[in-house]
Amino acid sequence: MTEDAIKTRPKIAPDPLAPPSSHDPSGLTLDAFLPYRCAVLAEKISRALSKLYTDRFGLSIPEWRIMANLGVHGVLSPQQAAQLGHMDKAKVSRAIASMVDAGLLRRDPDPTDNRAAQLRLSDRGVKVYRDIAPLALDWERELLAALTPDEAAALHSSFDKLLNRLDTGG
Amino acid sequence: MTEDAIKTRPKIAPDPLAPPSSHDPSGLTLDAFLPYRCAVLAEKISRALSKLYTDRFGLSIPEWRIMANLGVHGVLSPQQAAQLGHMDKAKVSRAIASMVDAGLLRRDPDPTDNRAAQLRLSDRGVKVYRDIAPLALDWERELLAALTPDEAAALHSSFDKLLNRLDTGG
DNA sequence: AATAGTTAGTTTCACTCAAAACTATTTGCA
DNA sequence: TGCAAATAGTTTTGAGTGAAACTAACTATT
Repeated sequence: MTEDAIKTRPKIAPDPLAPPSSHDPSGLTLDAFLPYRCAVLAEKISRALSKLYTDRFGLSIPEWRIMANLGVHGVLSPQQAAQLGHMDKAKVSRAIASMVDAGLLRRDPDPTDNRAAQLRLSDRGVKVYRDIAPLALDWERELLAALTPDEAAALHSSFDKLLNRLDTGG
Repeated sequence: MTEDAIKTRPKIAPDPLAPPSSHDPSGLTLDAFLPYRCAVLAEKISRALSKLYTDRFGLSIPEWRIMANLGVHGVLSPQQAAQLGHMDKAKVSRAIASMVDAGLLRRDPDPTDNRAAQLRLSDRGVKVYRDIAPLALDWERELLAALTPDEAAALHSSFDKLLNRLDTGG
């Protein structure tokens, strides 16, 4: 069972939930608590979307992020892939190894720095990317159909503002 | 180093990033891709907030979720805690065990069902909850200061719509 | 040019996780 | 009543994780 797939709510003995609050002077309610809601939303999105690239193409999330960034940028160092994908270098290192094994990635030496490497998608990797990218965009489009264009724009704008606050020591 | 704490961007040899696209006909850009942005935002929020309860009170995220829900509801079965916290039962089981060990939780038998249990915060658990809850709310308030009240309301509304679409097979 | 310090990337380690297997209990139904 | 199926919760298992240690290569300073 997946983490939050509560397949069917109990049919019998229907959860006598203790009533909210009366104990709790704080006013905290998890349902309205942004960090919690954001985590739940992100996880549900991630889980649903990963069906596209995990089930059908065998890619993990870190692998998909690297592939997507290489699809856009063409060539990247592992470090750049880490920055762009908001992942740490160990995770990137492991994802690269497995993508090279799977023949999706070429890992060439960086002529200007022998510590570094130049990553690019192999022909096969490009093919997979060109299959996945439109599917991912379609999936996003369908999700965003829940919102009006204005709402979607506002959402992105709020994301920017929140991320910015988090980065600047909010 | 934490996952996305890219402490300082490289001072020397400043990342000759391959220019976006020109290869890429798909129009996919991770920076504007909602699933990606949502994952990044959720993780940053989670990481920052967890300082409140991890560093200072030794609680993991699942433990904090259980505590928060018990703070609100008073008594819960493990199953209810799982549903409310969007966690699977194994995760809840482990979190309960460690909270009982830490003396934060009481786990009494459910008189009406010997498989089940009744969870409630111990006195110590209540004390910790009463310490943390206001801190968490303050933290949220400070984060939300990045948004106008209207924007915050719109954000919550959009979250509702997206979650709803995800749940109803969007 | 020697060396101290930094950086890129890999590997190790201890831990967490989700999924599945499992135990104990309860329910549905004959 | 008796027995199959369902449910609550725990444990096991294999994979993945972040942090830290590590190797190799580079840079800056003298």
